[in-house]
Amino acid sequence: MNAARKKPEDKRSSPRAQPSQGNIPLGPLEKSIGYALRRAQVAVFADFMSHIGDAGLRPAQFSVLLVIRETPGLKQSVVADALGIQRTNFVAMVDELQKKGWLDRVPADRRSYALHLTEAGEAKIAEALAMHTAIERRIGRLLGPGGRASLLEHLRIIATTLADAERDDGQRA
Amino acid sequence: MNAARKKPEDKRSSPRAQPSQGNIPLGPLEKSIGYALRRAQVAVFADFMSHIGDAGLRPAQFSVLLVIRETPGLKQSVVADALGIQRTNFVAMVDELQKKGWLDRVPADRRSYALHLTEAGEAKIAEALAMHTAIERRIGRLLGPGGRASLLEHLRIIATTLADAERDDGQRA
DNA sequence: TATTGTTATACTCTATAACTATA
DNA sequence: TATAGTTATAGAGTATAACAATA
Repeated sequence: MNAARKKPEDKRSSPRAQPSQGNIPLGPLEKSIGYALRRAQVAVFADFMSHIGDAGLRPAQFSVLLVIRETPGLKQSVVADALGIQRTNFVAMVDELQKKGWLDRVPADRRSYALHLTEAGEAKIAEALAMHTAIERRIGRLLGPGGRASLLEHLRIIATTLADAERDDGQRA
Repeated sequence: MNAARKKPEDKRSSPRAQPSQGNIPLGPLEKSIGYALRRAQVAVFADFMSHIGDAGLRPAQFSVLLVIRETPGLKQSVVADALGIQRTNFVAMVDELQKKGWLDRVPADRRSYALHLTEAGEAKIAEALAMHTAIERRIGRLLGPGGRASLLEHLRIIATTLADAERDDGQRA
């Protein structure tokens, strides 16, 4: 996912890219929700990176700062759990955000930390959120007024229903 | 993405998981198309892995076999490009599928290969496709008749429009 | 005893640079 | 000169196991 990196190669000297390769049929993939979800998600994240990534802020980090901004003082494990990140992988993320000066670990008791944004973190997330809002509005224009709400609802249904099913499978096993 | 792996820990001895942690508000993330896309995509891939992953077939590999089944004899780089995979990363994928006996490299000229499914590959993809179809139908039931088609169209618009914008950015740079 | 944070580790996915052989 | 496949490498993301300190 690094659409922000330079693209030094931009030859495309010939008008058509490939010989005899108009559009390769993807078969059942073309009607697959899973595949369409992946392609759309990749595109949106690349778009995010090209607009916000220059600030050194990746999507996952953006989500962390937003949650802490919404509720300052949350414990590491609570933030990680809310975002579906394992606490073991969350350690390095907080380390990095702290090293960048956007976030502080404030001791809550002697084994846990309360997470708070620094002033720099508040400024950074405000700036990133403004660009994120612009991106979302652009998507809204693409899909039409009801389209965006409809899409959000469909995605919510899929995420919650399938995630619950996974959890049930785990319990049954 | 490894939902198929065992889940040995299933304690949940206490009725509620966390103290004072009902539902953490995610703020603007709750209305974010990008975040909703990610959560839905993760859920669908986990669902895929829990049903098809036991066969040792991951989503990306599934997509490769499907494309080759649809059009046997395609070159490596054409398949990779059609799926948005860089040809440099595609080499190991083909190696692995070939090692599993699902796919063959047939020399086309002296620098390129035509990809074909083996008999075992045909059987494997037929089996996986049946399960994939069942998964897709389940999503169809979740979203209602028009919902699934609407979702597919929205995802297609997002993927194509944003991907094109990225390409234009690259050209302008 | 259960929770919290942590380290170590490994595997997948993705990205770039550079190379060989061939068209 | 451009294309096809390849290798090497690096950075993210995500998964599990095991541990110390604390509640």
